[in-house]
Amino acid sequence: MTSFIVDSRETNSRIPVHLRELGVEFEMQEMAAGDFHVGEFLIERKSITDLAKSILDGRLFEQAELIAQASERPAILIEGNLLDLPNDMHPDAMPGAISALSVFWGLSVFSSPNQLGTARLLARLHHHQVNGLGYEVATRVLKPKDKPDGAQAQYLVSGLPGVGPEMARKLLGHFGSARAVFAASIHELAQCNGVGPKTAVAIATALDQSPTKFRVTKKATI
Amino acid sequence: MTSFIVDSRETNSRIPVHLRELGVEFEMQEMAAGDFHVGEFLIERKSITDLAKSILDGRLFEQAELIAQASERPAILIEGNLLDLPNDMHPDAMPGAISALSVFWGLSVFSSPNQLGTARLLARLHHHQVNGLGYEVATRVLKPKDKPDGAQAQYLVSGLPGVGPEMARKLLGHFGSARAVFAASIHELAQCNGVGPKTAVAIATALDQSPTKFRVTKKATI
DNA sequence: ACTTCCGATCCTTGA
DNA sequence: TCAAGGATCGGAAGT
Repeated sequence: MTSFIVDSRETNSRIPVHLRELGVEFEMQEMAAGDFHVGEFLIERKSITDLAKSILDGRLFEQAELIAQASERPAILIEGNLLDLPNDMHPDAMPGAISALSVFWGLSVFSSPNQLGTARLLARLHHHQVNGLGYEVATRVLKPKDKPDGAQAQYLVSGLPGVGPEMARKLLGHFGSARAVFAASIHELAQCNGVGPKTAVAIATALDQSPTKFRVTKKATI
Repeated sequence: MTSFIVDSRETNSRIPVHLRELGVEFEMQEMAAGDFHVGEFLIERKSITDLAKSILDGRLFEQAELIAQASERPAILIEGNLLDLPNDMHPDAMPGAISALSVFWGLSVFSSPNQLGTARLLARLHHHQVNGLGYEVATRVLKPKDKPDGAQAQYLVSGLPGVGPEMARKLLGHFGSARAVFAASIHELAQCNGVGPKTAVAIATALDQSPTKFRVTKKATI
C-alpha cells in the first residue's frame, strides 16, 4: 500500500534521478506490467510519441489490458504536449484512445508536461497515499483580522446557513452579540426581522448538530 | 445511460459548436454541478489558467466535492498546455492538485490541448458508452460518498479567531455541538485540548463584542 | 495546491 | 510542585 516501485527499464529516463532529487524513496525492480507501482496505482508511462506509436500499431490496448488486470487502480500517464502528434494521425485517434482507456479499461489518464512533471506527480501520488493531505482542507478563508468593531462577530454569524453579511448585521442588532445569537431558540430567531421559520430551523439545526463523525483526512477509493 | 447534456453556460465557449460539427447530438440544460454529463461521466471542464486560479483561491475543493457527490464517475477535464502556469505558483502545486483530485476525491483527470480537443474527447466518450465494445465493462465502484456529518458546524466554528479546521474539530468534540461551544466561558474553553488562555480569551471576546454603533468608548491600545 | 513563518500550546526537565 | 525551556502543533499568509 505504501510501496513505490519503479521498473528497471526506467533507468533510461531521468525519472529516477528526478525522484531522488525530490527526496522520494523507491525500489527498482523488473515489473511485469506498467512502469510505476505507487500505492494502489499501477501506472504506465507513455511519452506522447510513444503513445501515438502504440495507437497506430494497435499494441496500446494489450498493454492496457495487462495493467488493468494487474491492479485495482490502473493508470496511464501521458507525458508531453498533446499537440505534438504525427501529422498523419487522425485527429480523433488520440481522444479516442484516451476515451477507450477510460471507458473500457477503467484507467485513470494522467498527464504531465515532461519528465520532471512526471516525477513530481508520482511523488505527490505517493505522498498523498502515505500521509494523506497532512492538513485539513481550509474551510472559511478570508477571515477578518481583529477589527475593533463588530466585524469579527458579523463574520462569525454569517457562517450560519442562509445568513450573509446583511442578515448577520440584523441578527447582531437584534440579539446584541454573537453569543446571544447562538443561544437563541428557533422561536426567538424567528422574531428577528428578516428571519423566517425556514431559516430559523436551518440555523438551529446547524447549531445543534452533533459531531458524530468528522472528516479528518478524506479517504476515497475508486 | 446514454445521455449527453451540456451546461448552458458552455455557450460562452465553442464547445457546443464543435460538438455539432462532429455530428454529436446533445441537450443543453442548466446543470447544478459540472459542465458535461456524458453517459455515466460528470465532467467539469477547466482551462489550465482557471484551474490554477481555483487552486490558489481554494475554490477547487468545493467544486470537486460537488461533482464527486453528484456522480458515480466524476471527472475533471484540464484544457490547455500544462506548462502555461502562473510563474508565481509553486511547481508542486499543480501535480499536487491533480493527485489530490484523483486520490481523495476519486476524480478521473482528463486532459486536452484545446476546445476542439475537448469536443473530440467528449464525443468519443459518448460514442464509446453508447456503442460500447459489445460487452459491458465492469465499472469500478466509486468512493464512499460519506457526507461528513457536522461539516456545517465545523465550518461555523472555524470562523472563530485562531480557530481553523483542526481546532474546530477539537472544540466540537469537546463540547458536543456548536451551540455548546458558543455558550462556553473562557475557563471552559481553556479546558479543551489545544485551547490555551490566549485563544480562549480571543474566542470569548469575539463572541461577546457588540456592534460598536452604539458604543462611545474606544478600546485602549498600547 | 504547496511552502514558509510565527505564535500558542503542550511536555519535559530540574531546581 | 512549579517555572523555564524547548519541541510540537495549528493557523495565517504568501507563491
